[in-house]
Amino acid sequence: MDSVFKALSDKNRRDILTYLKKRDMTVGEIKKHFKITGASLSHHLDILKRAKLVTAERDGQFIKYSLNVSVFEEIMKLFYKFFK
Amino acid sequence: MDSVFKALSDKNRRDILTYLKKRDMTVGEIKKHFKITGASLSHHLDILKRAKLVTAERDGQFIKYSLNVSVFEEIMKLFYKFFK
DNA sequence: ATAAGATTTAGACAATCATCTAAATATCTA
DNA sequence: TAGATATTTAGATGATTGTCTAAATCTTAT
Repeated sequence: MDSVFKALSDKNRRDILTYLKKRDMTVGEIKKHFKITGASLSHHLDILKRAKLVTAERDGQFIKYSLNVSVFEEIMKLFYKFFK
Repeated sequence: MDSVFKALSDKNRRDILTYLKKRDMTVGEIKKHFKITGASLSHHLDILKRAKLVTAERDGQFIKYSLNVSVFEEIMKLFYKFFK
């Protein structure tokens, strides 16, 4: 749970999640929306992946990132419990 | 919104909120549950206050901290919107 | 096989952060 | 008023973090 809150504490990472909410995207597609280097983006994606907020799957030359919906629902429940 | 996520990214601060969920508490009462110094605790309370997650009110010699319920509801909505 | 493109890994750096000790401020009690 | 208790502020320190450049890895196309 700590890794989730940590992951959400950065604006760039929250924005990445917002983009992925709309559709799956490759790193390159995500990158277009940010003005950080690929290395930095990769680092953020790694943190999101470790928090299980996203999943990654290689698609040929590209790597496609997706929201991990089931974990999102789990988190939503925990948030509700935490705040209610 | 950034200050809220930042505030929630620390375990000690989340624990403080959990205690305050049960009842209002003075700094000293909160302090009993943690093994950090009063100065550190004060710093965490300041971060929670700035994120508007708690309010503080002096009660004589003591200062009583409370959950800021209305802001919590606001945040809950934003979370829902964010995750849905 | 070689080159080009996509992404990650390694290593470095400055900024932020959680924590501490010591000192300051505020309130209560004798 | 003086001393005791509660809390915050100031300043320092080591750890963590977000970012970068350079190099490595993996895949596709020529």
